[in-house]
Amino acid sequence: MATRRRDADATRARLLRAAMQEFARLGYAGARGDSIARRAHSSERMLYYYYGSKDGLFRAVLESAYLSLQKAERELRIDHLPPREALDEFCRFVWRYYLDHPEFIGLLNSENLQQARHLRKSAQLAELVAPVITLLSQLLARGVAAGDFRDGIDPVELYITIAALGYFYLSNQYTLSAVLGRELRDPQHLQAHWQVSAEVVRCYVTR
Amino acid sequence: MATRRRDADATRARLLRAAMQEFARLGYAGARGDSIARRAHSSERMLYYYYGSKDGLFRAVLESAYLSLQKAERELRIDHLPPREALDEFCRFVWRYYLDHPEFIGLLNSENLQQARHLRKSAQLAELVAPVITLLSQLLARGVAAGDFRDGIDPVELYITIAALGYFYLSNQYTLSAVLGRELRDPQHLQAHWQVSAEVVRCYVTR
Amino acid sequence: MATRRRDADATRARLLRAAMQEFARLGYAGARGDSIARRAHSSERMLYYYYGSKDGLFRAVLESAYLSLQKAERELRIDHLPPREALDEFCRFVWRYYLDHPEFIGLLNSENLQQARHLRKSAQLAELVAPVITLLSQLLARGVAAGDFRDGIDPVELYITIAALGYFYLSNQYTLSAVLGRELRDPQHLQAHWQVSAEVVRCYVTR
Amino acid sequence: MATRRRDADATRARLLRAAMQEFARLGYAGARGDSIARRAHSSERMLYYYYGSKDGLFRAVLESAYLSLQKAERELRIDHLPPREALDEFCRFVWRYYLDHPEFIGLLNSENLQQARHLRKSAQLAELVAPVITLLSQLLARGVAAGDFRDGIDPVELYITIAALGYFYLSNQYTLSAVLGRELRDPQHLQAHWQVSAEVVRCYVTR
DNA sequence: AATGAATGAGTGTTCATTCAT
DNA sequence: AATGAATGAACACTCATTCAT
Repeated sequence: MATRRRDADATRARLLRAAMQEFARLGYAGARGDSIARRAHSSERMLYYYYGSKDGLFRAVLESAYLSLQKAERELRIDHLPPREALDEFCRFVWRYYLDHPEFIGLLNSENLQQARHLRKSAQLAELVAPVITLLSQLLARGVAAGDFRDGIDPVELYITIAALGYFYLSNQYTLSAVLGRELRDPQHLQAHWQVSAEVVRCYVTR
Repeated sequence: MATRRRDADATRARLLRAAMQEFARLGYAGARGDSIARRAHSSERMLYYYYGSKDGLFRAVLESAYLSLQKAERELRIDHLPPREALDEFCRFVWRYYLDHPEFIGLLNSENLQQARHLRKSAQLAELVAPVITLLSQLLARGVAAGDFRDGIDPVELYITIAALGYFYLSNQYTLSAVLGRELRDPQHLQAHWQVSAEVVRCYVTR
Repeated sequence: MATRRRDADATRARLLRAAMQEFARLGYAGARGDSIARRAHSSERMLYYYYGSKDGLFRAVLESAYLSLQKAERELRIDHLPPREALDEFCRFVWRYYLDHPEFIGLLNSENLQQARHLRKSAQLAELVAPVITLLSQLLARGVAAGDFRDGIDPVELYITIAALGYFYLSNQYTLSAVLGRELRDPQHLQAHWQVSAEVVRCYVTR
Repeated sequence: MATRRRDADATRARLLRAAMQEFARLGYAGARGDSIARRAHSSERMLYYYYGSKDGLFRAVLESAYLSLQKAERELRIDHLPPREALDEFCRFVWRYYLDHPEFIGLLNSENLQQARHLRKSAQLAELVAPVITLLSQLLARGVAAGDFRDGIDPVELYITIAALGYFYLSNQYTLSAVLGRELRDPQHLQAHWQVSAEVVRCYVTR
């Protein structure tokens, strides 16, 4: 029983991981069931056995991706740092997360192409980012109190700004590289961009 | 004869426009030939007659989209304005362009999902954004000379920053709205974002 | 132990009943194992556990249906009635049986579409209707002896005639209603048909 | 063009004929697209090219079957015969039609299993049998006027009676043969049944 | 006695594309 | 210049059934 159980879970997990890679690389419409199954060393049949449909599989992948992000956000500790350093740390965290999770970006690209139709259906994913907004709120308040940050900054807009600077660079690196004639994925440019981003946010927030 | 020629051109144009809408909304993989043909009041056969393949059609659409952007960029006049105002005007231009051309964002999303495979094949699209980088370069130089802007800012990174703030907000509005619990497409939030973006850039560039 | 046994029997019975409904409504080919299992509040696995295969299940259903009919036929008492009344009563019995057992008609329709392949395999169903033919034989003899019925009527053909008039009306009511523009299932038409049928048989048999 | 056109029509026709055989033998649910295509020496793809869906194909088959029946009914000439002979001729016609068109019976069996869902959707098949009812109406009137037939017979019920006697015998011959222990398809029994049927109708109608 | 996990072979349908005029 | 006919390969998904405990 235990073995069976573990095998089942393992199969489920392999399918989910394979699906995440495939969806991230090819988008929802471009991904193929049999390719996912093969990649997971399972069968297309099992995919439907566990996830019911392509939509169901995509939703499961999306939920898993968001849950991972949320977990990482929860583990982020910045409240013990001085405001300026905390802000830097937060920016670094967001940037690194995108950098280390390229599938996340591919997934979101595809989901936004479809106007978030899966996300909106997922009960599990209601109020997910709230924690990170709260975190930024508190950070801003601390910074203002310390005289470091200027007043009146909207934490949601601040979050969008930070996310935009990292996400866009990575998500659009292919067309940008072609069109700007600069290989954005080269380490020195990655490094440079991260520094510029941090500086941009710093300039905006600090007085 | 001339009429026949005109009809042919009209059909080509209708197909291209229909394809742009379809590709932008559904991505390359999600778009369907017969749906494009129907939307263009033409036939799938004509599509292949004029554009050879789905890839060829997508490339044509992409080229057309970039050409439109380039045209708009060329028509942008900011060299007569004082540096600070010119920068604001540039930011406004980028933001408005994305806002007024949602298909452009859909197209780029899909193309980046595919790692720019069409763009890289298109001879026509080499050195496309160069003009806008030159423009920013000159603007930065003018601003530094006038004592308004700080020195050492990379025009490419500045362009990416400005583009990121507008593009990400619009491209990811669907997942962000779901996850932040804020309807990003509402006029007041669009307005607020544009102002924050301009302020972010201003803070970064001016000394 | 006894309880367990009873549960098992109950599950078997629920599966059989669900299968009968499903097969009758959708035919053999159209019926789905999982739908039957769900309808029986059991699992597809149990279905195979108890009945071995879809064919086995259909055969069981068919046997059950014929056994029910046979039982009803055995309980039919007409030998104490005068011949004419007995004939009427027999017609009434056949008509009512079809009317009260629509699944029986659906089942037979499907089985005949398949040229009775299940029925021919079922050992249990050999010489099943014999009793009813015997019954008619005796009735005819009595009627002839009494001077009520004409001589030389084949009991098998008489049975087919009586069955045809009821079965066809009900089994083909859907296409007939569409094509004749008369709702055959309406009570007044059902009633009228039963009277016509009885009259048709009476005219044929009596001298 | 003409050749192409003729080929297209030929392909359509081959598919339709193959489908009719397959649907009649296996029912709607049991019929397989690829089997139909193979039987028509065409491809499954062409089937969808011409008929859109399995439902569309079935509907086309059904329409074709009813149209054939209607054509045959229109060609039936009985108004020049004396009433009794005309009635006999009509019975003979119905019986022969069923006998010569076993696919018609298979098709109707399947369609009735599905409660005529295709028939009800078909605009083309509204008021189809009307002519035959009119024919019977006139015949009954003639017979009554001639003093041959009794009064008050409903032509619709008469039609159902005649149809039932032929249809049921052929449609249910498989289960009946198994259960009655008589091979109904044997020529002598077919012949006998036809005579009994005609006699049954005659007895009912004539005074 | 009972059942969750697994599966090979289809199932209806659609895909992008080419043939032949 | 333009188009109806045709197609092979794939598509998401389901079928009846068996394995292994």
